[in-house]
Amino acid sequence: MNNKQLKLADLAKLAGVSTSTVSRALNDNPLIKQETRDKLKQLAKQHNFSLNTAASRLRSQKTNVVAVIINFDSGTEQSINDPFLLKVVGEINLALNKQGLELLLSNSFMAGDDWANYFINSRRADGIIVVGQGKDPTNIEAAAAAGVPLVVWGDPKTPSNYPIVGSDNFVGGRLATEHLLATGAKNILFLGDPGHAEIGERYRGYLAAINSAKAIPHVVSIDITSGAAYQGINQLLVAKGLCFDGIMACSDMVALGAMKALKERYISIPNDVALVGFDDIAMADISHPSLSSIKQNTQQASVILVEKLLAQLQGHFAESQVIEIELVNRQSSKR
Amino acid sequence: MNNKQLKLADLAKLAGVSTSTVSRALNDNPLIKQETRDKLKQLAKQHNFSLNTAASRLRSQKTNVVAVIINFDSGTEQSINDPFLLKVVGEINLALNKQGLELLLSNSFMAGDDWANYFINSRRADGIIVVGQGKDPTNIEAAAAAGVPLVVWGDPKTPSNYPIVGSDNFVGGRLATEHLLATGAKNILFLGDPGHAEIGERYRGYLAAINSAKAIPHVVSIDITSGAAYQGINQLLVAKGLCFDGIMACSDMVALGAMKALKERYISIPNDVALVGFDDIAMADISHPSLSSIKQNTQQASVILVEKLLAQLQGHFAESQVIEIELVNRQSSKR
DNA sequence: GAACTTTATGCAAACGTTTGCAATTATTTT
DNA sequence: AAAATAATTGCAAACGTTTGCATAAAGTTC
Repeated sequence: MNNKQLKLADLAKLAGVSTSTVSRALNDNPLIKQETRDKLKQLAKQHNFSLNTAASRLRSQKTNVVAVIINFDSGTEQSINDPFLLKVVGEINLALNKQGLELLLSNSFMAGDDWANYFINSRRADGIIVVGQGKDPTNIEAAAAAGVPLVVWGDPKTPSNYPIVGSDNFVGGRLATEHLLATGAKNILFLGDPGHAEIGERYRGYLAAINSAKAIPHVVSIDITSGAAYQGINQLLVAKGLCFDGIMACSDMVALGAMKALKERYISIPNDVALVGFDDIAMADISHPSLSSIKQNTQQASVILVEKLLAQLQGHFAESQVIEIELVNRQSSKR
Repeated sequence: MNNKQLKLADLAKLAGVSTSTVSRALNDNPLIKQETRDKLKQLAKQHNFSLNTAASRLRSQKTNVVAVIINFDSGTEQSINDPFLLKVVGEINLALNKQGLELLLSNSFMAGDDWANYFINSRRADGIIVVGQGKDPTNIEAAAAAGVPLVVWGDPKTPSNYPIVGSDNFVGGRLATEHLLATGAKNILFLGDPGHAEIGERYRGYLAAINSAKAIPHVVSIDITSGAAYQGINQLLVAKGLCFDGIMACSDMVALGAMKALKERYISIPNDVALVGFDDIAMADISHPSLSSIKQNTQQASVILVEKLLAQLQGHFAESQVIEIELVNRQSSKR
């Protein structure tokens, strides 16, 4: 360990210039001669110097930090373990890093209800990315109303005064259902809770497809977990027997839970029941039969989320944006 | 939005006391009379006050932030999408929050090689939690040598001058293998790369069990991904046919990849091949057949990781610690 | 070569907390 | 009742940057 932590003033003394010059040089300020800049940067590297971000943030009123809030509904069992949400967080992390921003990971437990206060007024972060709309938009709306730079991963069609980036859930739901219909399924279950914004859109897409095929809709409303799906399908089978021949699941985890329940009863997938999920997580490809799914382009979405946040940080306005979505056709719906 | 962001001085003026008193009151300093403390806290809440963390950190030389580094090997495809690692991160987040600490999520891309410098000297964080040892401990050792408060999730038996918390991988490997032997398997494959610290221990546990049963070890060394496992097993089957009747996989994702390859060829699990994974991720329970697995108690581990980091922050020494591990017996190895 | 513009650097004042020490007031001891 | 002690609070100096403004040096124009 170094005897003493170097500060800007020390570096300045070493170089025989003022602290202002060093500060500007390290920030690549064009006021400083290129030659001087290079020299000072090299000196900094050589002496293993690193800026005190606390001081820098205090003075410049900027943190270069973005808070990412994983927004669970309190009523649900969907948790920090949800692979899809975590995948999104991972990709947001990458997208932020590429812009030189850092990621403060948070959740409702830590942040409380007043996000503007907790993150922005306290200078913990410059902006917020919310992953998941949840059922209750109160916190998000309050933060947006307080003028916080904010973007949300969710359903972009939800009317809002803040930008929402997300997949075209309606089209996704319709695509999946049309695909199931095309395989010959007549009685297609929607498996998921339409009360949730994104899932609601998927449900409406499902309804649209069902209606135009003059089929009969049927919803099994469950929590967004594989366990709930497993139980839900099991109970349905016990109560009414095999009364369906297709399932449109609101997520892959839910689909996989349903798949397990079916397989345990030796109901063939896709022959007896065709199945389509949503999200296209890694497991969709690895499950057996592999799971057809609506693929969300989370990587592209993450980049756009960060762009829109950046735009707001620079005082511009940003609109919601729909990300293209596509059906990945695998074994679970092939017949 | 408020007209102006309140600061400590404003609050002090409002209350008719000095800033020192307000500062101490909000930090629950016993120097301040309880009555005054309560009054000031209420006033702060009422006015929606929140401390400027930048200023606070600058002055107090403490951030209350912990950097979490997901430590991938550059050579591997194991990614931010790995559900197990993300689960660990999620639980570390919870454990940190319970101690009032925040989580700065990072990766090698952002942090570079000199972690001490990037995180600690720059006052971005007070300490570091590294998730995953990786194959190359250079960065970790350098940081530890620089005196950085640091804990690692990994293989606790690895000799180190920093605390490593993790499961008893040797016992886990042995348990899994003994279990497979007990089901009657004779030719048990180890599926995974023993060059990786934790997996190496699992491999040695496997070897111990194999040797004491006088069976013959056989390793299929692959990258830690389900895709690699799928390909690896496929290739082996093509090249040599079904030359094994048990697989000890180094992770659940790997096991699930192998499972898919087997199922595609109508090789019965567990009858033809018994299978045990490692990690006990959510999918283990949902796959069909459900996957026997060695369960790592990530929640307990996360709490301990945070405790040990806290201890170091308070200047104490912390040792590596082994977390109990247990076999979860499911269908994939039942016969 | 004087007057002006351009380029490069330095001075010093913030940014908003925390904290050692001093000062004041209340309580106890002699 | 004076002296000593304990309980509260305030003063003012940090913490290490960034940045508006002033200044100095160099280059340009007439």
